[in-house]
Amino acid sequence: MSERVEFPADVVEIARFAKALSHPARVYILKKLSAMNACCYSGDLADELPIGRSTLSQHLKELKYAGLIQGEINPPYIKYCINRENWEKAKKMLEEFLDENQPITSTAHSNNSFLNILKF
Amino acid sequence: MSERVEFPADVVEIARFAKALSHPARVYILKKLSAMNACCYSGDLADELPIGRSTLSQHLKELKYAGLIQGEINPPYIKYCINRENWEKAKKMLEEFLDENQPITSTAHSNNSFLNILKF
DNA sequence: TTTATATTTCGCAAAATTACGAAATGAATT
DNA sequence: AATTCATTTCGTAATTTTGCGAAATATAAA
Repeated sequence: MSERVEFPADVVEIARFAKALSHPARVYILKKLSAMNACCYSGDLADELPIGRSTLSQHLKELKYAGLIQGEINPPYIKYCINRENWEKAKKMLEEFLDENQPITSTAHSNNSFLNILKF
Repeated sequence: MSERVEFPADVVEIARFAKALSHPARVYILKKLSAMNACCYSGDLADELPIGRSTLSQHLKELKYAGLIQGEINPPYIKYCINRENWEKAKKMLEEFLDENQPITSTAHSNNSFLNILKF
């Protein structure tokens, strides 16, 4: 409750990407599309997921809005693929966030102090 | 809507960790605690964040529930620190998820095919 | 033109999240 | 015993998320 009225921009963006990953359906979709570098149809996903088609459609819309996937219309199908550019950006931001720490083994403060030097 | 009634366990867990990171206040807190490997008090955070103390307390509670931080009582203060073990786990799961893909440059399918071999 | 198919949007309800101020807690100080 | 202090919990309200089925859309096939 200081003079700051906003969260830092990078923090907000990390939270935004994390939010896109905060539901199992969306993780599943991204996993499928990114991990196997495949594209697929809404119906393919509907057959594998324990949610209705309209609900799935909403999750796809959210991922599209977050910029993480894109739909290529191929009537009457819509082929969904990863949006590589934004996915790489999300990956970079999240990994940077996750990695910016100094793991110190609780048992020993062995000679890994060079790690700290490297990090700072 | 198939015979599957649940999402895969790893997918659920990734979503759960991502959810813990889905609010700027929580990202800020984790950033502070993990990045600089510091512990701090609720009051310290309250002074830097644009939210009330009771709201902050709720976010701390959530992070504690997610297992990502732990509070060490030191009356009348409570010193919050990263829960290293679970933080490393979250990190591992999220990074594994983020990395399990095959980035293929759109311009050229250059001789990075060895990457695919390494990945699969 | 009618029918079938894949998908989305609409309308709605239930549940979860976010937020705040007031009150409670629990230990230290007076 | 009363006061102070950092923090949390409670009560409550506003907003967002998640979910579904029905209806709409848009194309292909009959």
